[in-house]
Amino acid sequence: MPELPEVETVRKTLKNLVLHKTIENVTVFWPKIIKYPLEIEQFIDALKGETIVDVGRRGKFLIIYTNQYALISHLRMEGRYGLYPKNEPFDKHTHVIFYFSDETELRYRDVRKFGTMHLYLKGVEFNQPPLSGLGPEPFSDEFTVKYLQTKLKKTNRKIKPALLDQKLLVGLGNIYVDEALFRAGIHPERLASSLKRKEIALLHDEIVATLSEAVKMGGSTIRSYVNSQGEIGMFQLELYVYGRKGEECKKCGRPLVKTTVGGRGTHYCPNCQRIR
DNA sequence: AGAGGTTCTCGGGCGC
DNA sequence: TGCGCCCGAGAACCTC
Repeated sequence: MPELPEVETVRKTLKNLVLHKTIENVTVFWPKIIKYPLEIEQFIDALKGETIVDVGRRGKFLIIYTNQYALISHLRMEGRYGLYPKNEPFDKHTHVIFYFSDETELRYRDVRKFGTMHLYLKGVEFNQPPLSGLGPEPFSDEFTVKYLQTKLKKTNRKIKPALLDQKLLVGLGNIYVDEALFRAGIHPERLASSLKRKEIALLHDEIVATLSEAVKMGGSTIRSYVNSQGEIGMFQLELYVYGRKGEECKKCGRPLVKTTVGGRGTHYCPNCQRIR
């Protein structure tokens, strides 16, 4: 579900909801979500009495900071957070509840149960999985044309799976990778190492522009995404190719196609994005 | 019925 | 042969 623009929107809305709240207790209904510490009791005990001091993001990971800890949360396909009054019933897809000292609680819901949480003492979180080894943020100075060129040159993968690799660059998922490739006029099955300097420069700029525009629109809602305040995104209205199979290309008018690349559904315009 | 916005693990292939 | 890296396939789970 969420790629960088959606996670960034969740970060902002979640921060508004939970900043300065103190966790009194935690219930975990589906223990497999908690990846670290290995013992669920340690996870729960550590958070008792902690106050939320910030909500950050690294790639597609949310980071909920308390006095002492960093809670790393990945929403995967369908994870979502919401603040509820204590007396409101919760459904079978609610897997973790953080009870606050006021009359509210933060609930983590995840229909597919793919999401993950890691809890570390603050300061070491970036040196541990799952944050260790991640590539640069697309909006950082580190993500330059030169960097992208160097990385793409030395891989044998197709460009789409290469860009989806969070070790190369964080934030792109199936929607935005298709969008960025279309906007740069690059076929998703091109070998990454075959891209010319000029194409890489354009691709770099379109990755940044696409993600940036999507953040401004609160992300894309395709079927289930909502932010922590239950609001949908608006960037789906701006999409060029994702989910538009058979519809007219907004640039050339020819029908868009959908194939599978690297095991992922892939949308593109056969006219605007040529193999070579 | 199979695909869906994600990423981890596993095993094969290849090079040193 | 052994090791390590790279890459693709499959798995984790539920809904429509």
